[in-house]
Amino acid sequence: MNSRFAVAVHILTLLEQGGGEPMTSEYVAGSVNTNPSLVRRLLGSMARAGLTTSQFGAGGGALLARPAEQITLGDVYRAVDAGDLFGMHREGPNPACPVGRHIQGALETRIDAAERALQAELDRTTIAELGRDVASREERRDALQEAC
Amino acid sequence: MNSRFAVAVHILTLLEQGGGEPMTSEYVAGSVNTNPSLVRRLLGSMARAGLTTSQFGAGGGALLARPAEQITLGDVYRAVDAGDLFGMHREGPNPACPVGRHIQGALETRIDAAERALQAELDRTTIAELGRDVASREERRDALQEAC
DNA sequence: ATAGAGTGTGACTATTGTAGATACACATCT
DNA sequence: AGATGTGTATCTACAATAGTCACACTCTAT
Repeated sequence: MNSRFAVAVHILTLLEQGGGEPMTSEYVAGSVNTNPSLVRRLLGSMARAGLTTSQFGAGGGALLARPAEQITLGDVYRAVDAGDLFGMHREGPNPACPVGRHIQGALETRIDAAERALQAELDRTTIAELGRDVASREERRDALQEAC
Repeated sequence: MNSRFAVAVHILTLLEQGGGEPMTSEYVAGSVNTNPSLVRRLLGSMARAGLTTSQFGAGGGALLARPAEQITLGDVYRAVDAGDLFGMHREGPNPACPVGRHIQGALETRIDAAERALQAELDRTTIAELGRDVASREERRDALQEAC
């Protein structure tokens, strides 16, 4: 169970909600509840994938590299998690057995298809939508608190 | 990267290819190239999910609990791996931040949808198909070897 | 120009998840 | 009764992940 995807999405949503201002890794780490170094590492992966950019120096920080409408959860998955879905035999199967010889090749096709299906579903949601979702949950919460 | 899914599918394919004879965990472990204890653990999960049964005692071993045509890769996934797709924040996000408060709820919906898409794709392949695939790869290999 | 702020990255540690190994009570067949 | 094999618990080894610290480097602001 790795949390890179969840944290990466959290970071992007935060950047989106923050307007266009550069956001420091320390500030982001405060919201995610982790340490700035991990945030910077994830931002590094996402920058390489073209999702974010960073400004060096004083007043610097991270920014979305393109509009939140054009960043999907699939993009995030591909940036930080791709290919880790299923592991194969740690030691490799026994090549003396017909099943052992071919099972991995046969499985790979199906796993690839499954991974594509997963990504296609993730591509249906953008960071912008997620931001709206988070914001509307906050509104509902506010309304509820006022009412009580 | 855990290999439970790959190993579990390997086991079932082996059972399918083996005809209807009970197969010992030691024999299976030989093909998978692991130890009998791990095989028995996975068989335990699959038995609880209704995919396999085991016969105790001498001459005993594991069997498919229903025809290989009626066991999908999705069934296997649900039996041994379900829910492990994405981890959430290890320490939980900061509840003092609006994004931190709601990101997990918002994400959960999408992750569930992605997991359903993954399972739906996996459900498109049965152990019987995979067995045929493995067998035909073996035939091609034999033909190639004869030709050379 | 230079001090301060902040990134990117490497190295190390702690924690957790996974697999390998062993042991043993129990069920079943012969 | 004895042999065979399952199911499960426990322990160890190993691998992956996250947390922590450190530091060179870049940029901004003054």
